[in-house]
Amino acid sequence: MAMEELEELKNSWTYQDELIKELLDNESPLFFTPQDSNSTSCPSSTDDSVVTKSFNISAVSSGPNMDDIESGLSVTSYGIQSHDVSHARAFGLERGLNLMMSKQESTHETKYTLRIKTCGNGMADDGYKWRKYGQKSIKNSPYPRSYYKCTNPRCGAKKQVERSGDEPDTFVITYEGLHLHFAYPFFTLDPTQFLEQPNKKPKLTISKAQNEESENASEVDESPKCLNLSPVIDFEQKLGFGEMGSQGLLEDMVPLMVRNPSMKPTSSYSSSCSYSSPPTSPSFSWSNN
DNA sequence: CGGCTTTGACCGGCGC
DNA sequence: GCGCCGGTCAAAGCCG
Repeated sequence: MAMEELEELKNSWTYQDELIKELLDNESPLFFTPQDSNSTSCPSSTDDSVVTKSFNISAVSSGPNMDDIESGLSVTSYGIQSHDVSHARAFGLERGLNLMMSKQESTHETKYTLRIKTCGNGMADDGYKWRKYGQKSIKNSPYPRSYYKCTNPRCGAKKQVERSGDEPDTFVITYEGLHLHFAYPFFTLDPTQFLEQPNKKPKLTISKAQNEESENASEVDESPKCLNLSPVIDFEQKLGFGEMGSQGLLEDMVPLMVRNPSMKPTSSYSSSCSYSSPPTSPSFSWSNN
């Protein structure tokens, strides 16, 4: 992809970019910063000298933030390697567009390769719940590669996790596909296009997905004080998604606690956050031999 | 018992 | 055509 196209993309999607910023910037009123959380940093980050930068709560709950990516990770797009955050963001937007409009350009794939040094006991997480579906030993590498899919039925995101051969304490995580449910609110497409979005998994029927949505909704109803949906609803209404209901939008990818700093992560993290990962995150569950 | 991981089989792409 | 390799599938086993 030519850089001019990137610039054009960045310029033409300023509104979506603003929304991305809302999600990624610590200043966003919708998200609280690690300082606000006061108890959620990586427990071993202070005694582990090799930590490049451990994921803070925003990374744990909504994916790595741009600071993390900028400081310790690289973004690769088929040969294009860049530490330019705005480019990474633009790639993300582009990826979302590619997913949403895959009928137009199905062959242009973009992958994101993150190199992350282990965080003490290996605990790290990108905030999504993944299901491992395979593991293969890789030629010329002493370490196997694990394959994960996002468990969200509306999301076809995948990732591969493997140890770096020359840096055993470094994990190489290759994300393939932006979390589609993450991208929903950012694109003002005709709502009928969502009915045709190609990435839904065939194993789950629509009714099942709707069941899950209603389960999520009941979760919200049962614990109203852990959630403040008004900004999200406002987003949807502004973007014209009001008639779509609340299905699968921002609340899918932002764990409930993120949107309410008053929550106590230790007491409600595992029980109320449908997209928090268990303590034994599959991403980094390998033993250290 | 349901959800998840493990792991060998299977399949397709690619190079020789 | 054949073999290698990476990605996916699915049955079996594990675990809470």
